[in-house]
Amino acid sequence: MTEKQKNILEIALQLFSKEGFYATSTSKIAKEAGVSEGLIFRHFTNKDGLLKAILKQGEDEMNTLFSPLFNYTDPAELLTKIIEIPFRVSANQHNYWRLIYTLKWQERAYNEISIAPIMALAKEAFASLGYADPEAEVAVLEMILDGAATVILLKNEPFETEATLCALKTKYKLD
Amino acid sequence: MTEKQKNILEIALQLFSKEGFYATSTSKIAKEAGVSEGLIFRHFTNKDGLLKAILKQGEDEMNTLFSPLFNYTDPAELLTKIIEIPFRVSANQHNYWRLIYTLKWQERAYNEISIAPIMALAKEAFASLGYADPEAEVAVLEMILDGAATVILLKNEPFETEATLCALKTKYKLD
Amino acid sequence: MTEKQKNILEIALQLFSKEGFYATSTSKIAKEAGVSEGLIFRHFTNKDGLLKAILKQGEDEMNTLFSPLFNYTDPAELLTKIIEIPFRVSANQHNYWRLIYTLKWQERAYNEISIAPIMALAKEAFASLGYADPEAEVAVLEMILDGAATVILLKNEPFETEATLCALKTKYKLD
Amino acid sequence: MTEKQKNILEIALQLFSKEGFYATSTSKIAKEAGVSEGLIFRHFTNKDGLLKAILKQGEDEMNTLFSPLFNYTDPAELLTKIIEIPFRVSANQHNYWRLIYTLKWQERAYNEISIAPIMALAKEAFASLGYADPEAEVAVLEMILDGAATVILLKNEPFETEATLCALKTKYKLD
DNA sequence: CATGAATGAGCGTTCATTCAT
DNA sequence: AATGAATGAACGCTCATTCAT
Repeated sequence: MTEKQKNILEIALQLFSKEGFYATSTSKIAKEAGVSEGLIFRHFTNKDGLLKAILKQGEDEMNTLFSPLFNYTDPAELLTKIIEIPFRVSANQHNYWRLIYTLKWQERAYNEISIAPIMALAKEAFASLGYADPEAEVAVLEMILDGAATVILLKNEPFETEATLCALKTKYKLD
Repeated sequence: MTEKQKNILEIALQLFSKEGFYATSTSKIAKEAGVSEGLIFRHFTNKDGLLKAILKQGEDEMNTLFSPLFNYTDPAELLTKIIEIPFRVSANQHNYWRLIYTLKWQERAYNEISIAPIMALAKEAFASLGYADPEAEVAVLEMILDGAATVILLKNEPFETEATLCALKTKYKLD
Repeated sequence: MTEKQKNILEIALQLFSKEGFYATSTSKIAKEAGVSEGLIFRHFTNKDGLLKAILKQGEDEMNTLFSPLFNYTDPAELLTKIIEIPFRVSANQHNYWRLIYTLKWQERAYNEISIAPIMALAKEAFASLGYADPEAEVAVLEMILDGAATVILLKNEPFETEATLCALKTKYKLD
Repeated sequence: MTEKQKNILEIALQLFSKEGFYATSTSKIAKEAGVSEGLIFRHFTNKDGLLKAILKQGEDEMNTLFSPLFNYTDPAELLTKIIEIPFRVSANQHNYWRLIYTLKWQERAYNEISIAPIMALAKEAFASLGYADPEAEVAVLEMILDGAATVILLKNEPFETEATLCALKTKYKLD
């Protein structure tokens, strides 16, 4: 991957996540990335190919980020780590997450990074902690993760991460 | 507002929320609404004006929907009602909500319906219920509302509304 | 059909026949026809639609031109008229014919104006005039028609129509 | 001329004649010829230069093919040979001929292989055979050659070469 | 109020061509 | 001699917008 290719990918992620896939023209990407428009198509075939390349890259990063979750044996610790996910996403992955959610809301078909295996883990954890309806708990947990992502990624003002996280953990008796 | 104007608004909301603002052409709106393309511009100036009119209409509906919340005196009852909001949104308002969230993620400038007054109520309620950090509780509540909206509006499979809501209320000792 | 539509059709026929379908850009057609490029697509859907409209128009003209051939009873007279076809095509139909041949050589799929029924007539005429192999005669006749069209439509210098036609008729003892 | 140069020329002729000059991209030629795109431009300057090289090559082949015609002394024999030209063109020269005719119809400027000297021979032959208007006979002959080329190069169905040729020769009393 | 012909800027994409290596 | 990354102009086409009627 040449320097210019990386540049295109980075700028495109930035723009797609900020202004949306449709609202971002390939000409704008090219201009901001300092390359000719043709180069985008030479490297990524078409605009959709560019999107796919971006998603692939982000997915890979996510997978390495999530893989440690499969090693926890203590259910409380596991749940803590899961709840912390959106709060601990590093700033330079925010663009990728924003893009994912933008696409989700635009109902564009894309391979959603599967959070399902992690939710399966969570369900077991809820069960072993004696929750009455682990299925419903998983639904609530997914909501909280989506909601946290929404608030964290869209909030303009700085955000009281730790206090919020603390209030959240209390609800699961994890503090 | 003439019949045709109402028709345009309804069809446009439908299309914007289903296919996205950018992906919906004014010509398609005109065709499906059974009016000439020019009429859209006579009534709403431009495509953005059409969007604004839709948002205004939806905001008004939301305000009438939310106004009863200001009458509750029992804090637990109030919180219950707030939490129930996204779960009780009627199906014919889903399009409006979907549109709002899509625009939100695209960081399009628009007058967001202000949920702030309701959150102010919630803060008082948390305080009077003896929560340690009402500010943080409000942040968590907003997350839950956003998360619930996300899951409810985007879920493809049918959704266990009551079980989820029940699990949620338990966390606030509201059942 | 508005004035502008006719104009587009006429200019496009001119350019397609002179420079070829591929080599003629829609922007050039628009410029020379004095209309906006968008108008071409509004009226004819796409570049292929424009071509089809042109071919349809020409085909209709050809059909009215050819229909009298079906009324001749004298075989010699019929053959004379058939041979004369390319020599008598009026100058303002030359563009259409040139286009047809250009497309033929580019192997673009299009509904070729069917000369088959006329060749069927010719075959009978050859038979009734006692030709040994009417099938082969029809093949030769088609060649001559194609060849005449080629020479007439592509020759730059003025062309001795009558003398050539006379020499041709002699070969069929039609003078 | 290196192996790669020859390869480029051969592939380009194939593609130009099959899909047309405009519809054939230099990148496709490069890919199918197994060379880099840059090499085409190093050797032939530009796409037109490539076309010119192809035409030059074909012209040379044609000249060596036609040169024996200048040795016939018997006018009837000469005419026979001329008429037979398009019928006897070997299949591996069809691509070149098809290309020539396609370009002709697109009125692209190129050095047409001059058939004039051969027609001059034919004129003398017609004169010495006592034809009334040798000039007109030459015109008819050119038509027949063009027509034969058209039919032979464009016909999809198999073609009754010998029967057609026989019917043709009869018209000139050459059988 | 309403139409629909017309516009023109911008889109995603292709492709002949250049040039550093 | 040969490569392949890179360019930029042009292409077919879409669409928000204007305007005469």
